[in-house]
Amino acid sequence: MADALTLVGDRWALLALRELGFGVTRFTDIQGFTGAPRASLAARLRDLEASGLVERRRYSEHPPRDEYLLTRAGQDLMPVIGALREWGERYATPLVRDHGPDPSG
Amino acid sequence: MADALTLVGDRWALLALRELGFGVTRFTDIQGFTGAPRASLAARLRDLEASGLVERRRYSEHPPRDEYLLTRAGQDLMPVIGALREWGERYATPLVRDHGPDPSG
DNA sequence: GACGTGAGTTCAGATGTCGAACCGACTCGG
DNA sequence: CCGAGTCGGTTCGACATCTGAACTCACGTC
Repeated sequence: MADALTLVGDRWALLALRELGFGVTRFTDIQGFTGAPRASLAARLRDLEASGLVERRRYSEHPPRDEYLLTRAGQDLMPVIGALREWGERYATPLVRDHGPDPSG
Repeated sequence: MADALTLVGDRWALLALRELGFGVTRFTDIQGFTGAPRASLAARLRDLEASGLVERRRYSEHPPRDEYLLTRAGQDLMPVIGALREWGERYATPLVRDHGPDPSG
């Protein structure tokens, strides 16, 4: 569990993974949909790549352009992310609406 | 999803919730099992209480002593945490062993 | 050349984390 | 009574990380 959280115990990483699971692959799209600051997203994607959850693939040489794809390990995290989303819809959204905590990382 | 992560998108919060799910209720025990720094744990527990995932209950007046219990919303997060644990055992532990990223929070 | 896009990088300030020390409210035994 | 110990935190300074805004690079298009 602690190992899992070492890799994905981070808001932006999980949100990025969710977008990748939807089939989004471009940096700007992931960034736009998640709202992550660009530096944070770049760092998280690098971590996820280093961790083997995500692979980076060149889709254009001129100009050089990369896209991001889930590995097997990344794909197998999707049911967890789906479950978290469902829980969130049921509980977290109402709780945040009412009187959630300050947005904290 | 983003709302869910506002509440639980934090390593120590998730680890604390896992212990609460096991039935651990005392501050010192949660802290010991999770390895969270005391100040971080205190802050996370306060957030979780404010968010309605955890409730605090006085179990001793002299000296004043509180324990922490999961609410319904907190309990319904346990399957998600369980799924994350299973994923972690299958993928994260080997990945971290091989060449995971720097431990980042 | 000017302009626009995508994919980042940089940076100063803000915020968070952490280890170690500390503190309060006790209880217990000498 | 006093000292030692437990529990449940709090405090603080040093350090780490995050963030918004600006910037840069490598192009392609007009």
